[in-house]
Amino acid sequence: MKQVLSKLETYLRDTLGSVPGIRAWKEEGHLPFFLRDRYGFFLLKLHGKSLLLMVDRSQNEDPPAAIRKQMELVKKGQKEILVYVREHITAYHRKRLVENKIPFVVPGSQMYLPILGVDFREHYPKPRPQKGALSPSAQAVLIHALLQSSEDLNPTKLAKRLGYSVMTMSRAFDELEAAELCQSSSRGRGKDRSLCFQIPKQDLWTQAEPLLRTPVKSRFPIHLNPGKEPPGPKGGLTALAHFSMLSEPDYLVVAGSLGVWKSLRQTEAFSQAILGEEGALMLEVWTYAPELFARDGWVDPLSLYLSLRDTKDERVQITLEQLKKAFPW
DNA sequence: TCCAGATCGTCTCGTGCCCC
DNA sequence: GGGGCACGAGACGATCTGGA
Repeated sequence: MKQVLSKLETYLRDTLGSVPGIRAWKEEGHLPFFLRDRYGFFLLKLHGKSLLLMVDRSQNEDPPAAIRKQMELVKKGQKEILVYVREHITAYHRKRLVENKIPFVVPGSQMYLPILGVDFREHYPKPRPQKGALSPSAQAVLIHALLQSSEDLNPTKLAKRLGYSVMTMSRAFDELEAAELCQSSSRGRGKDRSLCFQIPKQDLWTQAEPLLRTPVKSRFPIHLNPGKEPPGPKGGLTALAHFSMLSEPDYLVVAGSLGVWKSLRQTEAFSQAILGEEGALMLEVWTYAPELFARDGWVDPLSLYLSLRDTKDERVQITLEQLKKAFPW
């Protein structure tokens, strides 16, 4: 909190000239506990007006509609102008705060105080992603490194190889670095960035596994029209049976990317089915293209494991443990 | 050595899709 | 309808490259 206030003072001094001291607001006792817990309250005189600063302590950014409601609760009976203060605000939330005419300050970069006629919208740095579940593109980069190549990779090469834009690869690198799964090096800012996985693949997998998600976005039982080939490699229980001694399911499971699913819908190349009907297959729509890592018409074992990891069936869980032991490292 | 164009990564915003 | 997520487009800045 001290750090934010000091940054705020410096920012106001640099942008508006003189700034008297910021002092604690002593009347917060009547506020609900959740507001006192979440915010620090401070008074500030600026251009002859009294401002009441609500300094957001939370790691999580509330939607602007929620902030407006919280400000309404604080505002009851106060004559000061309420100003929302937060160290980082995403572009999306900033836009909506302005649309909602909510005065706010992001110390060091942003200020919107319409009542004082102040509207500084400057460049502001995007906070580095927090350590959390990886996005599909970051997961695809990691799986590429685990299965195909972990040599130094740069965003442009990987974008071509995996079918993403360079910018998406740049973001994926940020995520993998934030998750401490790799290091990226660059000569100077942003130039010639390359990603390097320095730990053995088995350790990398162990470290990454909690951050990985199922690639399956949704599943649809379908009948393909006559003459149509399955639109992707075999996955799900069909692939698990192929990689193990598990008996095959009654239906074929096929994995395809979102693009494949869209093109199937556009060309009306299928009809809805009920599992168990003759010729019905289960189409899994994946968040990344399964064919990127597929071999001989089967999805890769890592993605397969992730796609079935949450299955309750005990036989499947036992087989997945066996599959894990056969991973290629 | 200088400089202009090329290359590459980042920043910010917009869009489409989905969920609640 | 509001909000979140994933990703692309365009603009921009830093650095590289090669010719004068």
